[in-house]
Amino acid sequence: MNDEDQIDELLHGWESARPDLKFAPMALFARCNRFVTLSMRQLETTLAGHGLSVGEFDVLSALRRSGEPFRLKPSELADRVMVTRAGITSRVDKLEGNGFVERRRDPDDRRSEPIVLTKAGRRLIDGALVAYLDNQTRLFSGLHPAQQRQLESLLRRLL
Amino acid sequence: MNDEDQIDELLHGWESARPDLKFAPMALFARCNRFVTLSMRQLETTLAGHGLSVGEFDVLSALRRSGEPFRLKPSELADRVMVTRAGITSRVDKLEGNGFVERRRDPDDRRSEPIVLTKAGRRLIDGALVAYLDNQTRLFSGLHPAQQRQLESLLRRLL
DNA sequence: TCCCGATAGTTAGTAGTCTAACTATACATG
DNA sequence: CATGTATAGTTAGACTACTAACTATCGGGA
Repeated sequence: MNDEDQIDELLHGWESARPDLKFAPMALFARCNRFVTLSMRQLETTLAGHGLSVGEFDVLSALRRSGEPFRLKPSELADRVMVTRAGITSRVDKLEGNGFVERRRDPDDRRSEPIVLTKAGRRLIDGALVAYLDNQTRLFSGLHPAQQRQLESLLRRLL
Repeated sequence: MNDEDQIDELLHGWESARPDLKFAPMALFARCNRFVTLSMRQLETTLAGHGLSVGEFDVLSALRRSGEPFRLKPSELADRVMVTRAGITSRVDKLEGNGFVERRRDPDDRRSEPIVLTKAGRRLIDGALVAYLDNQTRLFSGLHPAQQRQLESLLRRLL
C-alpha cells in the first residue's frame, strides 16, 4: 500500500545520492524481501493462534507430508526444512517436550534417532495447516490466477 | 535448479498426503521465501568481504541515501530499516565502535541523538554498495528486462 | 509553575539460529 | 580384525533481533 511509497522512496533516495549507479535490481529485490518479511510476520501470528512457531510448523509439516509412518531422521528434516542439524535438535526438543513428536531408535543404525509424529502432533498440524493455507491464499488474493502462474514461472526461472 | 525439484517435491508430498486441499499458493510463497533466503545468504558473504553484516549495511545505506548531511535519528533509522529501535541501538553501537558513525546532540531536543556518517563510514558504504549492486544485478540476470518489469509490477500489486 | 501523559532512546532478558567442537557409531581397507 | 575416517546427532558459545521495562526529556493544560 504505502509500502510501495517506502520502496519508491528508497529508490529515489539512492538515485539522487548516487545518480551514477543503477538501482532497479536493488529495488526489485527490496520488494521481494519486503513481501516475504511482511508475510512471515502475518504467518507468525496466524500460527501463534495454534500454539506453534513457524519453525515448529515447518518440522511438523515435513513429517506430515512424508506420509505414513510420519517418520524422518533429523538429517532428513534438516535438508527439507533448510536449517542446520543443530537447529533441528532444538526444534525437536521443544516439540517432544510438548508431546507432538517422539524420538525413536533405528535398530539398523544406532547413531540415528528417527523422529515420528504423535497422534497429538498430527491433530495439531492438520488443524494448523488449514489456517496456514488460508493465510497463504489471502497473501496472493490480489493477483488473478493467470498472474499467479506468471509469478510462479518467473520465480522458477530465478531459482 | 534442483531447488525447483525441492519445492515441487514439497508440493507433491502435500498433494498425496492431503488430496483434499489446495497447495498452489503455499508452493508459490515457498518459492518466494526460498529465493529471498538463498539471496540473503549470498549477500551476507558478499558484504562480509567488506567487513559488514547485512544489518550494518542497511543502516549505513539509509544514512548514505538520506543525502547531506548524512544524519538521521535512531527512530528514523528504525522506520526505514524496518527494525525495532532496540535493534538500531545495537547496530549503531557496533558501527560507532568501528568509527563508521557518530552519535551527536540535537540542541533542540535533548532526548534525541542523531546519528551521522563519518568519512570512514562513507568510504565504506560507497565501496560496499558497488559489490552489493553487482550481486543484486546477478540475482536477476536470469530474467530479461521485460520479465524484470513484469515481476516488479506483480510485487507492487502484492504489497 | 507543576503535573501528567507522550516521546526518544537504552537496557535487560528471552528466543532462535549458526558454527565448531564433541560423542558415539558405522564402515572400508590394509 | 584393527584402525582410521566418515557420518549422526547433540552440546556449547556467539550473535542478532524482539518485547518489555526503564530513564530522561518534552509539552500541554490546571
